[in-house]
Formats: sequence, C-alpha cells, structure tokens
Amino acid sequence: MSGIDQPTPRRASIGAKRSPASEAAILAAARAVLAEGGYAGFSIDAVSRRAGAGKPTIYRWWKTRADLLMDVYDAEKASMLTQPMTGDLTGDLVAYTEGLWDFWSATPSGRTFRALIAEAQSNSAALDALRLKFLPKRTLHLSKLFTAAAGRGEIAESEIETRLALYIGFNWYYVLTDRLDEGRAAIPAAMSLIAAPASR
Amino acid sequence: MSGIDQPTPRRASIGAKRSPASEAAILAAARAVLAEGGYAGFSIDAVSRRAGAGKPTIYRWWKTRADLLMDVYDAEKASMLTQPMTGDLTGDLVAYTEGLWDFWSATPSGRTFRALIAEAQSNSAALDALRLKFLPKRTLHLSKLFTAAAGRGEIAESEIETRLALYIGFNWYYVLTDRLDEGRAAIPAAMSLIAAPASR
Amino acid sequence: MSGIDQPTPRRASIGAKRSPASEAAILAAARAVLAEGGYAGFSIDAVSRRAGAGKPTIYRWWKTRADLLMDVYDAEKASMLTQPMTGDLTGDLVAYTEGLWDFWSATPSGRTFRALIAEAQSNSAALDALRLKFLPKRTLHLSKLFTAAAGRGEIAESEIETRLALYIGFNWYYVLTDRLDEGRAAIPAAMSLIAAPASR
Amino acid sequence: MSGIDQPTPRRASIGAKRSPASEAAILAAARAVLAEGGYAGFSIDAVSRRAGAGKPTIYRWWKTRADLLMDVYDAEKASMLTQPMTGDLTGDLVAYTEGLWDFWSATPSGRTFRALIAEAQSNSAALDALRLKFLPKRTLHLSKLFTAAAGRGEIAESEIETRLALYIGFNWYYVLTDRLDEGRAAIPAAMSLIAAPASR
DNA sequence: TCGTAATCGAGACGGTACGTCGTGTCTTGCC
DNA sequence: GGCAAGACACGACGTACCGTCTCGATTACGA
Repeated sequence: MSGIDQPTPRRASIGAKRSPASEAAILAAARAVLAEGGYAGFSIDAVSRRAGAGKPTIYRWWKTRADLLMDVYDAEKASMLTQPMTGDLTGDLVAYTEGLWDFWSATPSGRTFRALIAEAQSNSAALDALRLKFLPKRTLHLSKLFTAAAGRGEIAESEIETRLALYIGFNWYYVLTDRLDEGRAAIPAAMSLIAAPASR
Repeated sequence: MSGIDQPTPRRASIGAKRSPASEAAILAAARAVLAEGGYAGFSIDAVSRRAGAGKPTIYRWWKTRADLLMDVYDAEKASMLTQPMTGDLTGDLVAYTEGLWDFWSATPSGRTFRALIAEAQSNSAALDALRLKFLPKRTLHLSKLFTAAAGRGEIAESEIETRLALYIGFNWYYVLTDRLDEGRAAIPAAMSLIAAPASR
Repeated sequence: MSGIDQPTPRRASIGAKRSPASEAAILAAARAVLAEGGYAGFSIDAVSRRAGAGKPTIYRWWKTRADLLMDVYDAEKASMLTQPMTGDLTGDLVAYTEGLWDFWSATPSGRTFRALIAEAQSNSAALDALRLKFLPKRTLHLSKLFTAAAGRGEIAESEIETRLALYIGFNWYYVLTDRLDEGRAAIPAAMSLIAAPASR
Repeated sequence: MSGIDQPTPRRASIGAKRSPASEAAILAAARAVLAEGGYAGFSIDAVSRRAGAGKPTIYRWWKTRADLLMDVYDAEKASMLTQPMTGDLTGDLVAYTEGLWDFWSATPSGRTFRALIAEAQSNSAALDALRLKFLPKRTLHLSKLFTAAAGRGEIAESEIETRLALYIGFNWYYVLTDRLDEGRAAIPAAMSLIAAPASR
C-alpha cells in the first residue's frame, strides 16, 4: 500500500497554498523512516532528507513531532480496522483488539504508536495532543461499545472510564514492550475480565 | 531525602575501584535532573555537569541511559512501598497501587519511570533491560499476590499472566499520560475487575 | 587590523549559502586563540566558543584544523610582506626574510605557522595541504628570486630547489625553536651563503 | 634490533628503586607506538597499555612527553651514526647527513624526531628541553666539524652558528615534510653551500 | 494585468548532546 | 618507596539533530 515514493523531481511551490504533493511525500517519508529505524531513527532531518522537502515546510504544517506522528498514523489507519458491534461486548472487544494488533504488526503503525507515546514523555505539547486529540478519536468505537453495554445493563455507567483505561493499558503494555505476538493468546481472557458483568 | 548535594570539591580517584562518592553524586544529579526537566532534560551531559563528574565515569558504570534510570529508580524506591498481603486480593491490589502512585507522585520516580519507558522505545537494549531486569523485579510482589490467590482457588493459574498485564497496563496508562491524580478514584473498581473471581 | 570582535548577537543563517560574518568571526576567534594559547590552546571547541559559532559551522567549511590554520595565516598576511626584487639576490633575500620575521613576530602568524607545522606531524592530510597548497604559494616570490638569479647566471638552474630548501629550513629552524630574535643577526650571513654564486 | 617486546608477565616492584625492566618495556612500547602511529598515535595511555605499565610509572620517570621521546630517540641512536672527520668539511657533512637520513628512515627515529618537534610547538617545557638538552647533544659532532674547519681557516669563526643553523634547518625541512627520499639528491649541493669557504 | 504574498527546496546558522579518547592525578595493595 | 592497575574530573574530538532563518524560484489571487 501507499505507492507514493517517487524520486521527487523537485516540487516547486504551487502558489500561496499547501502543496498536496509535498504533504504526501513528507508523510510517506516519515512512514518509511519509522518503518526502518523506529523512534530512534525518526528525526525531522531524516524525514526532510528522505522526502526531498525543506525542513521549514515540515515545521510549517506540523508544529510538533507528535503532530506528524499522528498524521502518519492516521494516514495508515484509514478504514483498515474492523469495528464490530454485535452486542456481545467481550466478543467485540476481542475482535477489535485482534484487528488492532494485526494492524500494528502489519504496518509501521505499531512503531508509530510507540514513537508517539515516547514523544509524549519529553514534550508536554505532545502529551496534550495525545490526550486531547489522538486518544479520544482512536477510542471512539470502544467508548461506543462500552456505552452500549451499559445501556444494556451489562456494566455500570460509572465504570466505563475505568474499563476503557484497563483496555487501553492492556494494549499499551504489550505494544510498548514490543510483545504483541506473545500477548496475543491472552486477549480473550483479558477482554473477558474487562467486559465482566457488574457482579451484583 | 538525599541531602547529598555538596559543591563537590573534585572527587579524586580512590584507587583502582569504583568511587562510592561519585556513584552517589551521579545518582543524585540524575534524580535532580529528572525532577526538574523530566525525560526532555535528561542527558548524560546534564547529569555529568550537575554531578561534577566526568562523562567517562558515567559511561564506565552505566552502559546505557536505561541502566542509569533504573538505578535512580531503585535508589529512590528502597523500601518505601508497602507490600500488603492480607489474603484479600482486591484490597491488597488497591493498597499496593495507591502506595505506588503516591510514590510516583511524591518523588521524581514517576518521571523516572516515564523516562525509562520512553527510552525503551528508541533503544532495544533499554527495552531488553526493562523487560528482563526491571519489570520482573518490580512486579515480584504482585506476582506473589496473584499466585497466592490462585492457590486459594480465587483465580485461574493460567490467568495470572493476563491479570498481571492488565494491572501493569492500567498503571502505565495513567502514569504515561501524566494523569495519576485523575485516575486515582478508579483504582478500586479497576482492581476489582482485575481480581474478579473466575466466573464459572 | 581586524577590529572584528563584536559581542556577536547570534548570527542567523542568511540562506543556503556561507555567512561571511560567521567566517570572519571564526577566523578572528582562531587568530585570538592562537595569539593567547598557541598551538596548545588551539582547539575547535575553543574557537567555536570564542566565535560564538557552532562547531558544525567550523567543520562544514574547514575540513581539517590545518585548513583553518592556513586561512588564519592568509587572512593576516594580506599584502603585509615586502617582495623586493632588485637584482641583488642576497639583498633581496635579506630584506624579504627580515620582513617575514617581523611579520611572524608582530602578528600571531609565527604561532600560526608553528601550529601548522605541528599539525602536519600528526595528520597526513595536513601535511599534504602544507606541501601542496601552503608552501608553494608562500614561496612563490622566493622561487622567482632564485629563478631570476639563475637567469642572470649567478646560480645554477639545477640548484634552485636546493637553495630554496636551505632558505626554508633556515627560517623553520628559528621559528620552530621560537628564537627569531636570537637568529636575526645571522640573516645576512645565511642569505649570503644561500645566494653564493656557483663556484666554478 | 631491540627485540624487547615480551608479553610482560606483570613486573612487580623491585623495591624502592627504578625498575630497569619497566623502563625498557616503556621505551620499547613508545618506540613501537611511534613506529605504528607516528605522533598522532603517540599518547601516554597508548604507551602505558602497550608496555603493561601504570601511567604513574611513566609520569614518575619522564616529566614530559618530550623527555620520553628524547629517550626513545637516544635508545635507538646508540652508536649507529658514523661520525666522519676527514678534514674535508663538505665530504664529512655529506657522509654524516646521509647516515643520519638512513637512520631516520630505517628506524622509527624519523617519526620520533618529528614528534619531538611537534611536541615542542605546544609545550614550552618540551621546547626548552629540545633547545637545551637535545639539540646540543645531537649537533655536537657537527659543531666539531665546523670548529675544525674554522681552525683550518676555511670558514669564519663567527659563522659557525649560522652554518649550523643552515645545516639543521635543511634537515628539518625535509624530515618535517616527510620527504627525505626526495631531498636525498640535494644533499651534496646543499652541503657544498653550507661548507662554502669564506668568499674573500 | 500585475504586483503581492505565501509556498516550495535548499541548506546555513548557533546550539546541545552524543559516546570516545587522552590528560595528569590519585589510591590501593602487592612486592 | 617502586610497581601495575585503573578510577577520577576534565575537556576535546567529530557528528547528528534541533528549530530558526534567509534565499531565490514559483505560482495563485486580489487590486
């Protein structure tokens, strides 16, 4: 996917507006750099070199590294994920999670995600972006699943936040330790606990 | 704590062996640097300057930044944490977690921990150290709690790993988003789910 | 000369081309460092600090320390030397040499020259630069003097090289032992021998 | 010659006096280091490692790098040079010079000599040692040759110093530019000029 | 119709940090 | 007191990135 890797014969300005060609080239370069070197190799200089783009062009459109990382992640995601909603919370969570982990493993998105979290540890703007922009959008379907289950009376409304935190944390733990393959078998049991009906 | 911050009148070598004074000064400086600047300000140069130590001295004893971070974390931890084991898994987990979050908030250890995870995203040696050295030691008491509960028949033996992952992930999620205070209220409910008895 | 020593309020880039202001500041700083500390104090770090310039800027334009030293020497030289050519070889050599020694003593150029020769002893690129770039340019006028004398039949054509070597060596001996003042009186006799007519 | 390169099975102290074995090992190591890396590779650390000697042992007996270099040079020299004195000044100078250049080329002494001069450019103690200890000893025979010629009335007494400077400079020029082979053919003509009889 | 303005690539700028090497000094523990 | 060993504080090495700046070119748009 994303065959956008042309040798870039110098993209001149197209006037006083953002160049889609440059944007695409920069995102593709960032993706490639992350795929090859992970967070360690991810630098604006490297992306700029690879994209044949000027550094100011990158800084103009992405104020922080985190913004660029999020766009790379979004460009990849684009509809790839199944969003099951069968009414079986545990099953839906399992299906969603397995799809997510496939996505993280099959594309550079796992590395992108790890880079984003790392970035958020040294840059408070990145942390804010992660909390306010990235996570809410990414967990939207999950919120719906939990909300629907609460609507059905399976779980308490007040615990949605907590269960979501457990869900996110479970995923983070495995992706941040680069152990998605080892953790795969644990998904069903974990989802079962996260989706466990209110006990009384 | 750690009143070791004297102006260091040049610590000479004490012979062909490691100088405890230098080691202490470096750890104290690293702690201070993390406390003030977090992962963003944490550089070997900064630690070296602050400690009045030569960079080679740091590199001689800590091969990677992660090694230094882990030692800073350990130096702080030193017995501060309560390790409850009452037989009530949920209660023990709640008590342990609240102690941990206090520890993370009251000392620079929360920042140190975040730095360590960030470091592990760009350095595979750091990731290995995190997985093989740091985490097992840090989660030892938790393992015991789960194992004991399994012994009592409350949870399945096969789910210990999974429940531990849920536990760790829950903590990581809140510390990595720098939201320990917001998540505090969710601890009991989360622990309750993590410690939920096998359903059948 | 060279009143360029302003406190340098951060020279920004002037585009994708070399900044004359930075170049001048670096050369002036190098000159000052050599004047104060000689070869012992001459480090790229010291020049960088003094110039308020980044180390990469220095390395970008001067690939070796020798290149920088030669430019410092050239910047100073700039027309200061008399280049007598009266037809009296001995007299011309004496006049030229005295001018050269004045120049070496009155400016940091003597130290620069010594640094350059020292540098050439540990760096083969520097040695090559000294042999192929620096010396030929610096001895051009001397070559002309000897060639003219050979044209007049005063010395053998085949001995030009040898007499030049004797001339250069004589100067090197005194400057490298930092004894220009002690050797001054010997200049006329030495030049007389170097310019001695072919005996048969 | 100098097969002193044993693997050094830890030379313990031989009591409160200098150990000849250590001294020999250090000189041999310094010789080897100079032979392999020239002045660029010559460091007290390198010599210490190679000799299996402690750095303090080197600093105890050789106060400056120059002292060590001079001892390495002396250890090599040891009687190798012919010291002709036939009464023919030019011929004696030619013979002596050719022997010297052979010596410089066949042993690491050429490199040692170059290192010594380089060292003298950054260290004033080294320069003093070069001027007051090394050169007078090394040029003793040459002084005798010139003095004898002056005694025979061939050259003026007052010019001995000058002619010696011309002689030394000629040698320095070729050795410091690492061009002994290229300059060899010029030796007779140069010596002839240096030894030229007082013209009137 | 044409200037103005914003974009593009390029790459230099002052900095900071990297991880390594060498300096000269100091101590230890053996001889 | 000499010795090997090696740690110490210091500071230079040459390189990578940072985020900012200026350039000269290209093009769209509003006066």
